[in-house]
Amino acid sequence: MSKYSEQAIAILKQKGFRITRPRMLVLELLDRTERTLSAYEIKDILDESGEKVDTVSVYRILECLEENHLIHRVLSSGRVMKCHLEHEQEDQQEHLIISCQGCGSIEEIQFPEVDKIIRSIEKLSTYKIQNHNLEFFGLCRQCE
Amino acid sequence: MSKYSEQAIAILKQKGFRITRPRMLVLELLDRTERTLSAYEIKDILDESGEKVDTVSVYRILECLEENHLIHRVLSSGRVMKCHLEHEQEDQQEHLIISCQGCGSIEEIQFPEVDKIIRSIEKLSTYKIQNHNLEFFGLCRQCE
DNA sequence: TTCACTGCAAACCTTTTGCAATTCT
DNA sequence: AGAATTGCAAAAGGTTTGCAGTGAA
Repeated sequence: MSKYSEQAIAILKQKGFRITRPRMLVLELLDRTERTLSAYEIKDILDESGEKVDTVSVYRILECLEENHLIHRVLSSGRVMKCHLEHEQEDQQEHLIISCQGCGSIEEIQFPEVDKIIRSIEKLSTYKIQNHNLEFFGLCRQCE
Repeated sequence: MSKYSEQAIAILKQKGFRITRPRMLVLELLDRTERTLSAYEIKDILDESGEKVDTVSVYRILECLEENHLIHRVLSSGRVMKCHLEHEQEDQQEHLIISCQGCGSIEEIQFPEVDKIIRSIEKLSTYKIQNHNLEFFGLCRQCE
């Protein structure tokens, strides 16, 4: 099983995206980081490592990665983390992410019941549900 | 059954908060608005109605209302809407909110299964879940 | 009268836009 | 070469902080 960044690069390349230096730098950073990062954090970490990437580019790169399901984004904080591509690509198994409030790490779990839950909520509602954002926060083993 | 703003004022007063003009203005605006509002929108609407309230005060008032469970906040957008106090206060029945992507209105529904769902997620996870943010987006009857 | 609350000024952080320069392919 | 992508400048948007002044109780 190859590394996240390699898989992501392969996927982007196959979809016709260009493999640029900033994109590789961001992907490699995401690869070696086991917690969520904000756009600014990504910029700062890359800057400190001597590889300047503009903030705007970070935003645009994250947008691209998100559209291609290569990162998770916690909507309420805007922070992102790499997806586990094994789960993601063998497609579209519903899964949830749980963020650790201590260290910011994320755990992905398969949770196929989401569809069923949405449907039972819809029965109680007069609204037609089109979209959802389910966020869970807690503590990982280390931080507990 | 009395109006939202009156109930909210009674609750705040009883808890020792002062009933100031800006707080009343915000509560009355929330009362007559059936959709989510951002802090800025609240400020602008009040300004246009000739009742200037500073943006900072709006933020602080919303913070106070949120802490006292008088408003819902959609975390991913920061927008708020009055709570249905009948549900809220006969306390703490789990409920969910569904936002209309057309008009911004919100529907609150009672959904006691949330606890059960959290527990079943926790079983699949190595994390201890402490908190959650469940957001649903769709279309209301009018916008459908 | 007193303390909670507001308004103002200022700063900060996040995100977006337009355009020229760069660089993948 | 040509198109996609980046960097830069600038602005827009959202939120927070400190402090002096005001007003509810």
